[in-house]
Amino acid sequence: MSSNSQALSHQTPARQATDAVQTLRWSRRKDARPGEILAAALDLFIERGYANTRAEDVAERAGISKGTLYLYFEHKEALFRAVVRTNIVPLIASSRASLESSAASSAEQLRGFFADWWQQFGMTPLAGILKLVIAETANFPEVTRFFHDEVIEPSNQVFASILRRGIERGEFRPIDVEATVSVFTAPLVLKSIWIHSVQRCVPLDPFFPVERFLAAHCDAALRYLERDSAGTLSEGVCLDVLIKPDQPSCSSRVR
Amino acid sequence: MSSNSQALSHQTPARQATDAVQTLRWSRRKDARPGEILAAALDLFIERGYANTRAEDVAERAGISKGTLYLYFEHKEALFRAVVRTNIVPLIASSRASLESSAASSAEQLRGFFADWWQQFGMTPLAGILKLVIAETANFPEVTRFFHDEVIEPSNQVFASILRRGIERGEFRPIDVEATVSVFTAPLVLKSIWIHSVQRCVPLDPFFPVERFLAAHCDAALRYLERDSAGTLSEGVCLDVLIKPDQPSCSSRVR
DNA sequence: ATAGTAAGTGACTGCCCAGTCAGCAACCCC
DNA sequence: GGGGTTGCTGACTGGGCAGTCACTTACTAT
Repeated sequence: MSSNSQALSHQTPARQATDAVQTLRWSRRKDARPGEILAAALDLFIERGYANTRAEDVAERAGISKGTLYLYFEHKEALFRAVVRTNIVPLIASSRASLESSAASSAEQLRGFFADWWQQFGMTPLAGILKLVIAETANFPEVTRFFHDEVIEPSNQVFASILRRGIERGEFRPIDVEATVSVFTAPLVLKSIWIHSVQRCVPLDPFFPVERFLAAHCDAALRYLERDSAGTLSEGVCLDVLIKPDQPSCSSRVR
Repeated sequence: MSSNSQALSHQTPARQATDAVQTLRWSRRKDARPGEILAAALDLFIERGYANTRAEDVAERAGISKGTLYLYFEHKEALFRAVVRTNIVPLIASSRASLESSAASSAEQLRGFFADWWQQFGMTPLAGILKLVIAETANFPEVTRFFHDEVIEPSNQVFASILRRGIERGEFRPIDVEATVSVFTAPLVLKSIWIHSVQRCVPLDPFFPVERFLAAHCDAALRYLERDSAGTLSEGVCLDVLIKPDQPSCSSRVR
């Protein structure tokens, strides 16, 4: 209130009053803020990437000022981590649920797995996080590690367990489980990444909708696993070496 | 040797002359510079990403000063574009060469295609460019478009033509060519990206070498294409709709 | 009412880095 | 050997942005 404090003052006393925007600006909503900030940050990070998103942009989209953002998150980096974590955690829970307990045929289980994966992940904005994590690997290796451990690996394990069950029950032929998981998750994973990168610049051929892709993918996986094919073209691999139901040699690994 | 000659004064009259470093610094090599700069930039962009690579870092690695860099490249952006272009162009040429002219069986051609792809691209630093382009899509959409048109699309065309030949000759069963290309390039493409992202943070299981992956991938593709499998698990797809030698119904669609 | 506290603000600071430019060093040619 | 040309240098500038903080406003407890 000292005399010269008015020098900078932008607040003519007559009009400081109850402007709707102003009211909304100053509203105190401690509980709601973090969620709103995270949502805003998710959108912007996916849209523009981490480096090109300014803290102020996030704040603006969340309807707050930059200062407030830093009330809730220590760094921009902390914000990034929180975005990844909070969006990923519920996914992990839901994925564990759909596992187990199914009495369906292994082929049906696999179809279900692919369908779920696409519906609950590939199609959704979460796929944007995947792309984001990959793009920012160099900046945030721990985030990548976290993502790998908490999302990728668990998902692969579900897939692998379906394969193992199928093999045990004689519904699938014995194959290299790890390699198969790697090969047949790739199309879905890459498609998810693609949507948030290349397809932004080169719109997908309208005559090649995702459905055709998904159908071919599912079909390819099941054909690869079916027991009674003649195998005229492919030679198969040295299964006694590659298949490892109980991982005999691996258990001795340290670290 | 001499005690104080090491002081900051770099210009003791006696020794100003033929200091090796100094000579190298000022050496005038107009022709060699661009290549050296591009090589340095390639390394750093792949290692740290575009945003985190400072012009000065590139200059330093190329053995020049920042000013010199800007003598050869207008912007940092121009440098990025040049890195992508110059590294990609020879690839295009070589890929066209290996096409055509082969009298091998279609299965052999496909095996060759996969092997070549991996050896000439996936395994090499070029895969780093792929990852880079994807990571920087938001910043450089034109580069992504360029990469798509000049690298991805042509490569897919080669794959597709092998498939079509195989189908025509009765070596492969009739399938949705586009979808198959998409599904079976994905594992290789994703693996390439993976090497430059996730695997930096989470080293690959030493008991799961790439070879196992490549074998399973190749095997899966050929099994998917073989003619005489019984098809007990997979139902196939409505081929009359999906395969499109001449796109009967699609041509009428608008948009 | 009113004092105290907690949420919110945005101008400001300091750092980083892309891009510049005046000058310097090598090379060339007479 | 000296003058002209060209390649090269690095200190400097300007802009952008992460993060801060003195201040403002809302709410609450008495």
